[in-house]
Order: sequence, then structure tokens, then C-alpha cells
Amino acid sequence: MKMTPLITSAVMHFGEMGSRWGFNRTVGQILALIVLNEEPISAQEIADALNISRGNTSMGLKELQSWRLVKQHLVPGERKEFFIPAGDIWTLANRVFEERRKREIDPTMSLLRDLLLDAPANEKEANAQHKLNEIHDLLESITAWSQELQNLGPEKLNTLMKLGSGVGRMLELKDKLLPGKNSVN
Amino acid sequence: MKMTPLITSAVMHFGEMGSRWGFNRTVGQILALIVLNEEPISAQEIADALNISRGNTSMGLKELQSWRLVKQHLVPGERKEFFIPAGDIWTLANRVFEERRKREIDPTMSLLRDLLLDAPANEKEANAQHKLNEIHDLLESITAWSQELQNLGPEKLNTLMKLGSGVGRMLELKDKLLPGKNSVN
DNA sequence: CAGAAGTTTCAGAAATTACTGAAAGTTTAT
DNA sequence: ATAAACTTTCAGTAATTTCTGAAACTTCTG
Repeated sequence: MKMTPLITSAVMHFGEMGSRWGFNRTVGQILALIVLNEEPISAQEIADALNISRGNTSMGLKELQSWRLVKQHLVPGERKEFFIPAGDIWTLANRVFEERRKREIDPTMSLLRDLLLDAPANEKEANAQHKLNEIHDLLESITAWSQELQNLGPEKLNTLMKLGSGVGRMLELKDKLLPGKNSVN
Repeated sequence: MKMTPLITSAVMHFGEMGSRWGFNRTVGQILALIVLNEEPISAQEIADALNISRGNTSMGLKELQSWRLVKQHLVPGERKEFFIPAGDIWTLANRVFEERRKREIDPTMSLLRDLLLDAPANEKEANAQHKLNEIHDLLESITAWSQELQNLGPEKLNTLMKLGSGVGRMLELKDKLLPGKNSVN
């Protein structure tokens, strides 16, 4: 498993970015390596290529599996476990979005719901609650929307993205188009 | 600047989430405090309320200003500087998206462009380059799209979000609606 | 210009997070 | 049942990130 210079650059970069994407350097490197390698690759090969301990590799792979970004791949006749990406690039990107939503938005939504249940103790709290409510509604919209987008599937999503500024014009016509929908206030 | 229990819970939570949102605990707490407090608040009051050093407070505020999430507010007659949110909740959310895009996507796009310029040295590299190209295109779409959404402005964005699954139906009709746009393959 | 009121910087300490490697665990083959 | 081939766990260490607080800086006031 010798990495070519190009692959090395890419792997190193994804390592650096890893922490910004919600996982750590090693996990980012492992992911890049698995994605860029057309053949399935074993844990030992990963450890060797990246110069990291076998234990760290194991933990990284576990994390990537919990994100559903890589999966195991049994090679007939081989005792070792091999790893491959859990889907195409689109799928992987979707998974990252979804996992991050779970980690970054859901816990906050849940707390906000709780905080909004209590009656405000005074003026100050009433004001704060109002702000928290705005935040809650915003997060709810984002969540609903992102699920909606995922349900569209890659093709339609792509259509929508490529549509670009056409979206604006389309929205202006929407009431004529979809008379069943009530307008938003 | 005594925090009520409700505000305390919210501030602590935003601190915990802070690191997942791209800044650290203290920065998250400071942001929450500024947003939830209707009055402008001074650096010293923030340090006291959160029990953090004055120096840390200063750095946190600097970071929040670099994210364009809070701004200074001069109170006439007061020597101190006060701080307030840089806009309404929608604006703040947009700023977070945009900043994160800059930090999480732009550097990768730039590297990918470079890596795609070199001719592949062999079979392996050609394959890797193909994958990198897919990633590049995806990130490009996401970037373009998110800029598009921001240009729509809050009202239309809200309309779009509330539209929910109507988007799917709308897309099916789009060709009739916007005949100038070519279909996507 | 001295000094009071405030802010920022940054070296070192504290806290957190990631990594190693040896030991324990698992699976398959004989 | 034993051994070989492999994986996982986890205590301790290393690396990184965050925080403090004292010193330096800035600005305003008399």
C-alpha cells in the first residue's frame, strides 16, 4: 500500500480538515485513504500507510463506521477484514450532513423545547425566552428542510442546485403553480 | 449582570455546543449571553457573569467579531465598550454558515483544484483524480447553492423552507414554468 | 503631562483530546 | 484443545487547545 504523491497530498489535507468536519486528523486521513483507493484496504495496510498505531487505526475505523462512511468488505479466502467506502461521494456527503445535524442541532432543539416549557420568572426571562423561541423555530426549519432535501434524492437535488437563481423566479410563481399551498406570512 | 436560571442553562448549553459549532466553549457562552441579553453588555460584565478571566473574554469577543456575530455598541457618556448581537437570529445563522463554509470548504476546493491540474502518473492516480474531481464538483455545487440561498434573503428562504415537500412537485413542473432553462442530465 | 479607566497581548499553566502499545479478546483452522 | 492470525480495549503518555493573569498598551480627563 504505497501512496502516490498525489494521494499523499490529498490524504494529508483531509487529515488537516478532519477536525473542522467533526472528526480528528487520523479519522480524516483514514477516510480519504479508503475513498481514494479503488481496492478494499485492510486495517494493517492503513496503519502502515499513515504511520499510525494499529490501535488508533481500529478506533478510527470504528468511528467511521459509526458515521456510516465506511463499511467492512469480506474478501473471500482472506482472514483479514477489508474496508471500503459506504457509498458514492453523494451518499458520503449526505451522511456527514446527517450525522452532524444529529450532533450539532438535535441536542440544542431538545434543550430549547425544555426551556420553553417553563413560565418566565420575570421580564428578562420573558425576553430571553422569546429569543430562544426564534432559535428553536429556525433550527426546526433547517432540520425539516434538510430532511426534505435528502428525500429528494441525488438527481432532483442536483436539478435544484443547478437551477441556481432560477429558484427565486420559481418561488414568485409558486402560488399559481401549487394553489393548494397557502402563502407564508 | 446576574443571570437568571433560565439564561444560565441556555448559556451553559451553548458553551457545550460551541465546540461543535466551530468555536470553543467560552466563545459559545459569550455569544449566548450577548444574544439573550436585551441590553448591551460590557466585557467586564461578561467576564463576571461567566466567571472567566478578562483576557479570555477579550479574545472571545475578538473571535466573535471576526465571525461578524457581535458588534460593539457605544453607550453615550460611558467610557467602556458594550457589545450587542450583529443582527437578528437569521442573520447570525447565516453568518455562521458562511464563516464555516470559508473554513471548511474553501481550503479544500483550492487544494483539489491544484491536485487536478497535474497529469496522473499512473492508473492508481487516475482513479484517485477521478474521485477528487467528483468531490470538487460536489463542493462547488454546495458553495454555489448556499450563496444562492443567501441571496434569496430571509423571506423567500422562509417560503422555500416552509414549502417542504412541495419542492419535489414543483421541480417536476419546472420545465413548463421556466422554458429558458435547459434540463439537467 | 500624570494618572485613571479601560483593553489587549502573550508566556506559561491547566484542561482536554488524541495516540501508543501491550494485554486481553475473538475467530478460524487443525 | 491449542495455536495462529487477527482485532479491540484501555491505561498511560504525548500533543494540542484553552485559559489565566500580569504586563503592556490605549484613550480619555483634568
